[in-house]
Amino acid sequence: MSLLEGLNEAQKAAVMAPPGPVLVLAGPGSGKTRVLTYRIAYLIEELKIHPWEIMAVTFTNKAAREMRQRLETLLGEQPRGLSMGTFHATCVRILRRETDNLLHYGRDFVIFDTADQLQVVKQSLKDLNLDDKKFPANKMLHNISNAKNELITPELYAAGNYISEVTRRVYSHYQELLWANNAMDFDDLLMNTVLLFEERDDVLQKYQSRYQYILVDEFQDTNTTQYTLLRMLAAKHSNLFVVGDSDQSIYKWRGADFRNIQRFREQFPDAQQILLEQNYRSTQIILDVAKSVIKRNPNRVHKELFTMRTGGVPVVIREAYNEHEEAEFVLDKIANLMLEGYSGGDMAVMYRTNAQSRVLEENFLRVGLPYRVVGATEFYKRREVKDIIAYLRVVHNLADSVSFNRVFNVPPRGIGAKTRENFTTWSSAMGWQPAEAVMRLALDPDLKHTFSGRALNALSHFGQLLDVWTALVGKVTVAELIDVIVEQVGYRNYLEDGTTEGEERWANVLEFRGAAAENPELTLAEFLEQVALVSETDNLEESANATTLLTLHAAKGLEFPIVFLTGLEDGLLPHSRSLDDGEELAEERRLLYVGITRAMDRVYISHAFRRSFYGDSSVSTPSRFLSDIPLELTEGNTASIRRRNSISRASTWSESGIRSEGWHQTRRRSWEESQESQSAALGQKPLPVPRTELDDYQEDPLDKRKSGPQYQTGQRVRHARFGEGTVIESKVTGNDEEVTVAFPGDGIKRLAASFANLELLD
DNA sequence: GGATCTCATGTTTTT
DNA sequence: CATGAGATCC
Repeated sequence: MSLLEGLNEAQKAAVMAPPGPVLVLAGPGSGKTRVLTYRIAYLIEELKIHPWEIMAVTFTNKAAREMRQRLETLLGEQPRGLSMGTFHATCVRILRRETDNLLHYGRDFVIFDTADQLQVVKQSLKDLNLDDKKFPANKMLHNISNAKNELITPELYAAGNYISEVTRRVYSHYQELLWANNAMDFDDLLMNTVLLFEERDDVLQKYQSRYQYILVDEFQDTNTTQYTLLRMLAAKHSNLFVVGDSDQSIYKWRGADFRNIQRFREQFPDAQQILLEQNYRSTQIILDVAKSVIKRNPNRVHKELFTMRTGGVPVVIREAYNEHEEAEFVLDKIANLMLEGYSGGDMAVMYRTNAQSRVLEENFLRVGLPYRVVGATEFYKRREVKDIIAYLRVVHNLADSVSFNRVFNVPPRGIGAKTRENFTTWSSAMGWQPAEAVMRLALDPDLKHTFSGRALNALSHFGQLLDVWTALVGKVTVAELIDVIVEQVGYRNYLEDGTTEGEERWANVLEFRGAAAENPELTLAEFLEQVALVSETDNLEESANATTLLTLHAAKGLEFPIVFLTGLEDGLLPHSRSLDDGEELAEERRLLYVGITRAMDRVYISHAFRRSFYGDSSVSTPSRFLSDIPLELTEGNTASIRRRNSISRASTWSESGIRSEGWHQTRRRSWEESQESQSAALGQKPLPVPRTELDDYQEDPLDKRKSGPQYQTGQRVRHARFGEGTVIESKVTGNDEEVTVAFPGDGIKRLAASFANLELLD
């Protein structure tokens, strides 16, 4: 059959697996998306399954869209009625269809994002008279979210101690507030679907019968709720086809549990298991490096990854003095790679935390190379965009008090804290939602209330506006509605304060309006749903010239010819918050594994000797993961050239203390090792990819002083801490120089030149 | 009621 | 350092 051409044996086995549960363990770059799409095509074409009897679930809209596109290419047309989308989108579709069967929700419930959720938690704390210092809202929210991911309702929430008892109460009230707002949070979309299925067997059966075949991508990232959902839906036909790789599970902190793979095996003991071990992406060296890192994780299911791309360029490991020099190194390499024929779009720079992108961006700007940052501050989360969304939400759903409160006095319309408080008391006494109350105030002159003067004016004006807007729904497009709102509240004037920031904010509003104008056929409800469930990351268009900057998390599922992995330091990768927890450490390791395996041709790893955190800079230790990479697979100076430069501008003994000695040792070791690795790599292996400029990084002028003491007796020097002093003695010791300096204020100090950061005063 | 300041906070974030 | 929320001042 032509459909199967070009697939390897394992892929074919997966695509053509007979009905029943199937578990595909797919290594990085092994063509799992391909298998999923071919499988769907196979079901439709060969087994004559109707598209609407198939449900495919992904984790991102992007993955869903990609799969759709590939499917269309395969089948020649878009299969009609196929359910393909993220877990959340799939659940929303079900919930919308079943609103009549939902206990606490009416039609047109809205979806609250994290910021909205936080407001609700705060409200909940306030209503319960709880101190938000003792019970921080974000921690509470985190606990609530975790519970929902575990399918734990407030009633089931274990209240073993005081704090969990409080959490249970906050959770319970939080949930009531959501009901009152006719809103669900992201987790609710999943959990409420499961709850609905649990409560209503007839509803469950309907979907069970309909979805005869269920396929799941990134199965290792499912949480308990998602897993339960899948099991319920698949209970009738048992045609559950899941694809995953526990080595790429990097969302444990979000409730994802790769042990669902094990659970799947136990609960479907007759499941067919297929391993996809051939990697079509990376060179052998890159794959070997990745394997050397991941194999240290305990309790893995071993996969024997292999590739036809034998050999390859050794992975370059480079130490920079600080994050600025690290960025220079990256930019330098990028420029060189471009001379070699790679384009900017072939490259990606990855990091553990978003904050690291800034220094990189600065250097891209300085050098003048194009780049794009994935994620960062999401468009839909920007204040000005959220404001407009809040207006739309209130218009759409008068019960949405969170959005109402957001825009109640934005832009300022003379409603202060006092009025706000009076109003809230009054409206709830009347039993009205705030939006409803403010409209009544505007429309009913006989209404009994206690407002007067300015406050009354402000309130009823807002009420009038809301009345006008709600009347427009359905009559004008969303973009036009936005125009009216923005115009009538004077939003532009409010934003434009003469600063560039104000300009940018206004530009964002226009961009948001543009997004609405793009799909004029969408109703307000549909538009809001799209905005809630689609992130801008999904719309990242490919750019041939711009280099991609992204977190390791955001990199999953992508591939690039060239990958830079930056900030390979203990405390960053692995992140400091994960150092004391074995499971979390294992996840950090997987994160690195994901990063390495994104690369097709070359990997550059960098770490800095000093790095600034929240303003002040401190000494870093190279990532512990680096020592797991076999030397013969690596290359780069890391030592001789950089060492002196790094050390000579570092801190004093007293400042870095014990740390510095440890660092010396690691450095010396890696220097010797890298010498070995260079000769090994150069001498023995013929490399298919031409190697150039592997070590072309510019030496710092300081590095030229390779022998003899830099400091002479009698020289005047300045030290950051001790001030000016006179050199008494200086001698070369090993790789370093020991300088004895007399400081008038602080006495005689013996300093390592490499750490002392001495400034010559001649 | 609104502007200004201070202070706490700060991993990752497919939805 | 950079941001945002809450407190304080005008």
